Amino acid sequence: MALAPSENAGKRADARRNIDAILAAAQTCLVENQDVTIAEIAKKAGVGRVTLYGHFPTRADLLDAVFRRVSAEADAVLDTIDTEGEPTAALNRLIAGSWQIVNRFRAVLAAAELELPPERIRSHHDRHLARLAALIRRGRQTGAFRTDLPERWLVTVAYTLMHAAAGETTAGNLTEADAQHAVLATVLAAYQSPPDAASHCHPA
Amino acid sequence: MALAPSENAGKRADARRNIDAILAAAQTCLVENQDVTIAEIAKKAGVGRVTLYGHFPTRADLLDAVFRRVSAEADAVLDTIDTEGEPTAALNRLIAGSWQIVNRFRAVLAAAELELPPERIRSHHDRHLARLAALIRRGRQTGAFRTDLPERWLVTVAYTLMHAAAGETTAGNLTEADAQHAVLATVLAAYQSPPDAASHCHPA
DNA sequence: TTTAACTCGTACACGTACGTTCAACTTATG
DNA sequence: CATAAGTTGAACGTACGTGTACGAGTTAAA
Repeated sequence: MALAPSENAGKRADARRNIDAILAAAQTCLVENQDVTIAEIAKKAGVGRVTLYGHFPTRADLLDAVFRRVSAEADAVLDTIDTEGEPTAALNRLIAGSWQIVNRFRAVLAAAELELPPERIRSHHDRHLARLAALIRRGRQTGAFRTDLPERWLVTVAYTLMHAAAGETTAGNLTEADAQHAVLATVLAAYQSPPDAASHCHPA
Repeated sequence: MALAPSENAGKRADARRNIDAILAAAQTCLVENQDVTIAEIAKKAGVGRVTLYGHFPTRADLLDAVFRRVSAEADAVLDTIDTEGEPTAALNRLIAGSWQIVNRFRAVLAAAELELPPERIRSHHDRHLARLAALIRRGRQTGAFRTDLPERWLVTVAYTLMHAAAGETTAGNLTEADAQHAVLATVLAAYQSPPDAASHCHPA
């Protein structure tokens, strides 16, 4: 009940347009600065401050709406990814896709994490990460991934490295392509079963 | 010139005591909440707000002092670590020591990164990370570490994973011991040269 | 003990962001 | 076109954090 499209049901056309503009503006503003002013967002949206308050009574309401928007967009992308087949290959696909999302929206998520109730974040967050967790479980059963570390930690590793890579690209230290490659290579390596320190591959 | 101990030179004894209390209070407060009020810090330090302003004219001044304090403490610990010998073992020691520091001070660093001029952070930060960078370079030459990713990225990986582990412990998801082990195991794995995908270890 | 350094609370000035109210104007929609 | 929905800027009140000023009280130190 209360689906996303039904929210702007009775609204007039220009109102819907403004709401979209506001959400888009908020999203880009948050990327640049986590604590943008409502005034700045309204300005960027080409809309009066009062108008914005008309649609989003409070700052939290606006952030929540932005968050839902991003989360939905993320879901749409992730739903297209095939997580079946050989675990390592599937991991490659999933990480590559996830990184695209993180790279675009990490600032928004960071802002949301500061000003939204934690459980609000958790639910969405966990829903996305569940895909990865499931893949990890499967990969561990087939022996493709290491089993000597907590599943949750492995999820954190992937999540964290994606954020770090996104940070490096926005800082200009890595191109997007290089960053994606770095994440993939690193996560893959981190997920491998460690050599027993006894069973080395004749290190000649 | 202008060494740390010489800063409180001419001060009276009680003044020095208060300054210490303020810095300590600020440090613990910042750990709990990145944007603590000056008033709260003063209260925690058992000192009047005005007194605090007497020693640290502005918020930035206080943060800077806290930052210098933490940085010095970090240096003291890191200086005791032996980064010579076999690279993998040295990496183990360096990461273990660094993680202790990050685990204790990450909130302070996060706060500093928000309110202090970037170059102020960079210099200290880079000075600490330089130890790791040097070790990475050496390990790559001896063939212990992978060479297919930028050196800077490898530094970021270690740094990021330490922060993540610290977060997991404060969130109660990992014990300190487990977290340290997880970081070590993950970074080690991430630094290994990747198998050529052709030269597998008879995967029987 | 004398004095200068230090501390304290109160009160104030200042800036900034939030959220509200209002009255006038514009626009979609029937 | 008529009207209800939407928009707008300006002004207002509130809350909060920073930093300053002041006068009285304490305390370290010579």
